[in-house]
Amino acid sequence: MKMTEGVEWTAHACALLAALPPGIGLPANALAEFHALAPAYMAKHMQALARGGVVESVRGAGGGYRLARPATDISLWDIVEAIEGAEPAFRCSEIRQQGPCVTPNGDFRKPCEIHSAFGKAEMAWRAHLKSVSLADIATEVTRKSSPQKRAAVTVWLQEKLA
Amino acid sequence: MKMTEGVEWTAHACALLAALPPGIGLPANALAEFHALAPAYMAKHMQALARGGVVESVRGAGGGYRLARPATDISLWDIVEAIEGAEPAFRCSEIRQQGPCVTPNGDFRKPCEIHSAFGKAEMAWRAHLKSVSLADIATEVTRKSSPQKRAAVTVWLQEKLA
DNA sequence: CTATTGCGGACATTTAGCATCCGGATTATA
DNA sequence: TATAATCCGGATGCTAAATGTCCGCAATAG
Repeated sequence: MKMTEGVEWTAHACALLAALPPGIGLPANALAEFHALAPAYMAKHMQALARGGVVESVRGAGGGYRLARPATDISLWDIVEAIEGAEPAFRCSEIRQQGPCVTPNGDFRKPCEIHSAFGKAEMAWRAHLKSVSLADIATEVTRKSSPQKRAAVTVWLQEKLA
Repeated sequence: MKMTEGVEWTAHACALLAALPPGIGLPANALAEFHALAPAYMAKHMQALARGGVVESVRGAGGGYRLARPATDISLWDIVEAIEGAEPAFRCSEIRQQGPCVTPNGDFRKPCEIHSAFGKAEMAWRAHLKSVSLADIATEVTRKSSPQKRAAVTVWLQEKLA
């Protein structure tokens, strides 16, 4: 049960985009640089976010990525879904239908209890992720950071957006 | 975000053990045979369950595995923890502490917002798994299975427990 | 003593994640 | 129109983890 690093990378990248004025974006290179991450790999992940409809891409010089919707309408689940897909972590392979005691006619119309318990647990997990928006994250991060930090970010952004 | 097959295998095995009279167990071979699973690999997983305190092992002829506690006191989470460990799926690598805008003095005493959001989601997931006991599973499985199925299981068990 | 069974380690195979690079397409700007 | 910046998708290689087997050792019932 491990989540890929891509989720962490893109979540932080999106939090940064959410702190920008609406409609403004940054190229993948800058997003990687901000957290000192491998640029080529970050670019791959951003492409996945774009395919998933979380961000919009703008090609060509001066282009980059920006949020596809207001930050209040993008949840952490949207990011997980774009990077890792919507497949449940628990994959039921219906082993109850195998073995020496299976009865020929269907006992399997009813769902597998174990499958459904894990399914419900995962729905609870997703529900919590859906309840947290990028706006929530960005607001808290800004609120908790020191004035020095905020100043450093502002300077860096001005250089990148110039 | 994938769970290992071992969790599915052992969850079904434990559900079978939970349906047995208290104190009665089965060898790993039988547990594998019941769901037509690879015996050697199932044995590995059962050893992990034993290390995790979910089942007790009895060595030697006539031995095998039995639940370490009443089925009402064993949750699906106990099984996940024994097989996959208690590490969170989301691993925060604190990338917020990297990059051109980090301020020298600690902005990091406060927890990472993204980390804590994923942490809470995962707690919700675990809480649901903790709320489902093997007794719950076993009861439902038995209740929903046909008389033919129940009869087949009884016959098979009598052979294995002889 | 022997057959059965669990235990742990070594090992091989397969799959998934991590990471890079390249050629092609798009677009702003000089 | 030429150039540089940028995204896109595919190909590729490396590493780590999951999957699966096997063996020798220890314990135990008969």
